[in-house]
Amino acid sequence: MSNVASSPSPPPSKGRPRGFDRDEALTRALDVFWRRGYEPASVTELCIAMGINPPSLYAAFGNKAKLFLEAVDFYERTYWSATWAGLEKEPDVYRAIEAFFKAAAGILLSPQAPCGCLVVLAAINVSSDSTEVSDAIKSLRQVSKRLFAQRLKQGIKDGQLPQKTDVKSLAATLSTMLEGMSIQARDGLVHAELARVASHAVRLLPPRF
Amino acid sequence: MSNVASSPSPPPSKGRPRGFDRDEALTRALDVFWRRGYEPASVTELCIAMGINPPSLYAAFGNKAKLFLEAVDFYERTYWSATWAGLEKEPDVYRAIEAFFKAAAGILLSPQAPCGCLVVLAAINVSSDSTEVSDAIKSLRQVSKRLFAQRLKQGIKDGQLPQKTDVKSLAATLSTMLEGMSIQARDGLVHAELARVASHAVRLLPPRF
DNA sequence: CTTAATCTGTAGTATTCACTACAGAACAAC
DNA sequence: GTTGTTCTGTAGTGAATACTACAGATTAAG
Repeated sequence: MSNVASSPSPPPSKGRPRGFDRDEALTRALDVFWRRGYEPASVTELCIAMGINPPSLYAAFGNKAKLFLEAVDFYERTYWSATWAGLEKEPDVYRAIEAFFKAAAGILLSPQAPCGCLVVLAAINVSSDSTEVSDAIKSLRQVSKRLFAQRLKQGIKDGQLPQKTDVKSLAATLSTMLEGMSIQARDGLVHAELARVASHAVRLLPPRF
Repeated sequence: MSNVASSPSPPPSKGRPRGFDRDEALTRALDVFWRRGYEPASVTELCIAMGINPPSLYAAFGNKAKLFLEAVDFYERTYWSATWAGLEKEPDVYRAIEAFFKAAAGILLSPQAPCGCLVVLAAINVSSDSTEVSDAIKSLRQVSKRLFAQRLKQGIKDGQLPQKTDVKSLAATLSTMLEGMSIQARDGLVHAELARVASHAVRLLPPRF
């Protein structure tokens, strides 16, 4: 589900042109999914937020699941990709992790929707006929773990972390912190509090040596 | 919602006696809620698991929400209360935290339902007419934070942690780890992996001094 | 213009949801 | 036995769900 056109796309269409901005509608949908979660966000509510009627939604996005997955893709690109890129750019692994978690606290309490991470929370507890969606989102969560692991390996290569560092479990631990922060965000922590929590994450790394 | 009779209760009833064991039915319901979450667990599915019909469920437990809250109460008493008590019993704060998280890994991957914590996950993403339930569960999550804070304060009093320890944010951080572990559990980590993650939690404490 | 193609609004579809009306069954008290 | 009370199974309630049939509207192409 990475085949996202992400139009400025002037589609050289033949029939009646679409009466709404597809991207703007997508961001409206994202807002609803973000605050409510995948299943509690009803198509009716989505349509109202998007300013369209069901047939337009289905014509443009296929169905609710595809709309959601596209919203998730949009979300990741808009909110997270720069932050993940920063993790690789900063040469010192300790500062990289520190900065990443600080930025994460900001995203999770983004004024747009201060409700934690869409990927972590929105597809938890879905009914059995939405397993496709929850599986897709689960695999996105695995990506974070891989990215952490990759950065830690680089830290070892750079001589900043001990050779014997257990990369796999440490990466899983950092993911655990990141995902836990989503629940804290949803439970109403204010930014200063969540930022202080985030500042503890770097202590999970082996002490500087 | 702590008014739980927790019967061996021989009710000195007048009319037709109940045809099923209330506590056993409750544990069956717990299983369903634990695996599926509050809203995806349909009353139909609950009834099948409990071996009863809807009128019996409603007569015995009131409604779905009350059944869930009672199941949560039962869950906490059965799976967590001893572990939280252990946190206070162990005199060394480092060992206490270490043992707590190790035990937590076991509970979150309990063979009964290796799906993370009911309190953390089951009432995430509920529709707007179940806010009562999700608010009740949210307040249960706050209890963990308070218990961690209490234990850390004791550690300061015992001279094991620095006076200047930021108890509030450190307790929030430990909660964050604990809650994140639920998502890891649901994402399929095996026990050895989750236990290794858990073993990192103690590093969040200030280094021994 | 006509024709073909696409989109839009109205008004539905069938299905599932939590929950319950009702009548009969099973008990205690009398 | 009768009466009163509580539970149980059948069979349903109205409401909400995701999704769509269809006809009219709006465009490009010929």
